[in-house]
Amino acid sequence: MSETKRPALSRHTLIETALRLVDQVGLDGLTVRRLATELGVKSPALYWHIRTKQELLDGMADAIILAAGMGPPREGESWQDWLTRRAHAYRASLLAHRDGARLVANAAGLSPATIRLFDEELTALVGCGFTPALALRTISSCTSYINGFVLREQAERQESADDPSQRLAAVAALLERGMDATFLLAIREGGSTLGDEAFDHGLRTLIDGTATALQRSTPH
Amino acid sequence: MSETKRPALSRHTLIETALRLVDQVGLDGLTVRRLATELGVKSPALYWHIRTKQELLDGMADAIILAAGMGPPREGESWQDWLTRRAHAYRASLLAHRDGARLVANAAGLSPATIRLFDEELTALVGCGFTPALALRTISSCTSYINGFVLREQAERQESADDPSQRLAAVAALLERGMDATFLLAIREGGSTLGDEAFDHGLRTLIDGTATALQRSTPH
DNA sequence: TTATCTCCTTAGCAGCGCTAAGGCCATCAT
DNA sequence: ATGATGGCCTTAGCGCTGCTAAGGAGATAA
Repeated sequence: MSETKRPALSRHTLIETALRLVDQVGLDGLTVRRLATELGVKSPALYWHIRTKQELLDGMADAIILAAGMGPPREGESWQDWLTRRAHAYRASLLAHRDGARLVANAAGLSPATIRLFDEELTALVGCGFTPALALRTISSCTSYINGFVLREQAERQESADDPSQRLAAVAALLERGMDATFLLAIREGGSTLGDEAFDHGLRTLIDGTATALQRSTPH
Repeated sequence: MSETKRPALSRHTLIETALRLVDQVGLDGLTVRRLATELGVKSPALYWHIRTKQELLDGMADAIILAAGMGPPREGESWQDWLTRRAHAYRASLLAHRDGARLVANAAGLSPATIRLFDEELTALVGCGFTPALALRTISSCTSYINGFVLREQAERQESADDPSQRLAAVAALLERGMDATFLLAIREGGSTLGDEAFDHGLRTLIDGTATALQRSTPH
């Protein structure tokens, strides 16, 4: 009697709650039972709204991608600026949730809405002088890079949360062997392999290379 | 009596057998019990040689990376040729085992041997005129790209093994909506997002961009 | 012969994704 | 008003997982 009646669950509620939960417990700690408890319900209840746990994970991945708010370039925006902005938005969206990159990388398929957005982006690139094939490969390469980058970024983050001294220990082992350890030198020089600056460097490299490819495909 | 006595297990045997097993059953099908059966032993026996399953997975990932046979460039090899050869070897090594990219992406840390190789590569790049920081970021960007690429490649492969018509269905949905579907156009034009050609395109883009960055850092 | 160390076994715990069967409750046709 | 229907949840439990505790067989060393 004292309990106010819980509003009915929905696929959308499951996904949103799961995304909130994964920030607390991580992807490995996200179980169907745990999510059910969070929703004030027993675990089999969830299977009325989703068929399998994988379907839930796919939904979470799609929500992350959609939350990036990507899409075709703005008025008067060069393709370089647009690709950069798009990449930043996508990475931010992956970083917005713990294990976000793993979630997206392991997802099976994307929703029609996401695919449609993707197609609009290709069309926009073609409008900038890209051939359709070059547009596809450009977006595809950027996606591969971003996924790979954030994947390592988040893996390292969790790793150092477990044992903060581990990374330095590996470098120290190098030093003890008497090697010159260019690696250490590079880090001293300000070149971490993680974080915004490293990401931007790789992204800029990719875009510079794309400019070269674009010139090759349309000589004049 | 008729059973010849099995030679004792070892960490190395476990890893090698696990790599053979994962090709048959996939990463999700690789369980400690299954591996134990494959080795003619009961499952707790494995825990004499490894502490956790994760340690086994890390060992498998390290074996995959080491099998690529990377290392500093050959005599008279340009850094472009070397980076290309290195990337191909790495990708081939990931593709050599089912779920190889997932295995490497989820691995916690690398062995000292792998880190040492990595440092040698950095030193070689510095010998080519790179600053230590640029060398680190170049290798790092390439690694992110390759990991991300092969990850999608192998995910898609497994997905289409489950349901061969799924990919085309998504594209067909686009067409039914009456969109121009640049995506379809791009694929017709020969631009798949998977396979050797797509990989080489992205790699070349990355290397072209690196050449630009190298010029910027050493103007003359 | 006795003690020790290595490598494996048997037994079992807590937790996982998921299913079968049934109950409660609102809606709707009679 | 009553009986039927269907949506949404519960209880019970299956077969599996990674992993641990405790002990036993066999080689080696004292």
